[in-house]
Amino acid sequence: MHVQLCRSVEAQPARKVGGAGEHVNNAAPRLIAHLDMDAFYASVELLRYPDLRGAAVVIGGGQRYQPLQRADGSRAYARLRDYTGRGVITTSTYEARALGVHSAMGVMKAAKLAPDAVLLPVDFDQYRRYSKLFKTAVRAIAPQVEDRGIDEIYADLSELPGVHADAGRSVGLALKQAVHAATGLTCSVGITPNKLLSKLCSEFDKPDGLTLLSADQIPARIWPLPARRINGIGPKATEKLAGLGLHTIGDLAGAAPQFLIEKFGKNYGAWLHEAAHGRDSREVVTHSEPVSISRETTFERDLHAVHDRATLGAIFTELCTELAGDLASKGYASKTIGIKLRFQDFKSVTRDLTLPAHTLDAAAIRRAAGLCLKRVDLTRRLRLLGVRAGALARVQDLLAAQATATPVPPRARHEVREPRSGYSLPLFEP
DNA sequence: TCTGGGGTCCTAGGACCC
DNA sequence: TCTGGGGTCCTAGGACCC
Repeated sequence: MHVQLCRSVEAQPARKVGGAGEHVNNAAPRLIAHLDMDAFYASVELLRYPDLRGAAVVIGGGQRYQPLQRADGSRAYARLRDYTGRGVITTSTYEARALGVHSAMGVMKAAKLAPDAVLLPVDFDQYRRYSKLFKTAVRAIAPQVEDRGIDEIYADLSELPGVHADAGRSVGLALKQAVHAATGLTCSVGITPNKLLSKLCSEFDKPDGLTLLSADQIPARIWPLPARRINGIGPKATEKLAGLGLHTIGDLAGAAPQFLIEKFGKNYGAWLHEAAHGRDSREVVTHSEPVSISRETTFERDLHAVHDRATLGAIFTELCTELAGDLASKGYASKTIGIKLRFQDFKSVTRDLTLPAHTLDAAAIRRAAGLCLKRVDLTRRLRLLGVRAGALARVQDLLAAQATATPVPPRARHEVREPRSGYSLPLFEP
């Protein structure tokens, strides 16, 4: 097995205080909040379908199965047993979870456990709206916010006035109140000296929880937990740890660092040791640029490159068109186009190709992706096709560089290696 | 009737440059 | 001609997360 996940294990950095790059080693520990919305998608749906409150409800399975509005004002909902297809569950209410139905489970499998549970289609536009609402509410109180997806964030509370007086409790309560006022939804919050511990603690008292924890409580409250609960220890690492007799975070904390490094590699092994002791010096990152943008789709039935050539080709082109649209709407151009294929047996392969210049043109993306596809053996049936744009640059920056004739040094090697059929590059010729 | 879609980060080997 | 180390880029795969 191969587990190599790097985590920063550097010494605690000096904390930035004030502006002008002034660094001060503060005696007071940081106070970091992790805020996690409770059953987010399901809770958003309950706001518009309040008659479902208290019922086992799952969200997932694509766009079919919209609720039917009857003339008398009542609604008819699809049940899990009505579903056919390859969808998975994205969220379920706590009532559905009690029946064993969880995120990432196939809807068909969930239907066996809870055939009468209500099935609602996903509505990402709506979830994004509520996501903005709760994040705006949090930023009004604690401006140093790191986005961690649609339903959770970290916030650095360290510099907020008075926050250290009660270890963050009053700020935590204020955050929860503000989120509820803005959205009508509850969230769970963990407040501790770092992101790792806060992420663990936000789970402690779900839903609608608030958990504070200081470093001296780690042995009593963190060490009894399964190692799997640490963000960054997934199924593979959990299995390998279990094989070594390490099950809880405490087991991991008791293992010699040298032993973990031997078994898991230098980076991941050292990180496991640090994490088990509740040490984490990662900063709250308030701004980041995307690394890649992609589109992928799983077919309703597995397709064959020859037999279903026309269907596959149309889907391929559509994915490229959608990807080009995403790049344009977000203002990025890509220099590395890649594809992803998943076969009948669920094994995946990727291929990618670096272009001589950035592009966001659908036809250029389609051509590059087509060249990637030629490098794959297509005898097995496919269940998924995806297209990815990496090596992103902001269109604005590229245009500015072009206008000022900033030398964008093209490395000679690329030119030597560029014999193949010409990509037309509508934009950003170097 | 297994297993979505959109991401990040890490590793590792080979090419190529200095 | 041989030896070689460091650094970066490109590509492929995989673990993990929301």
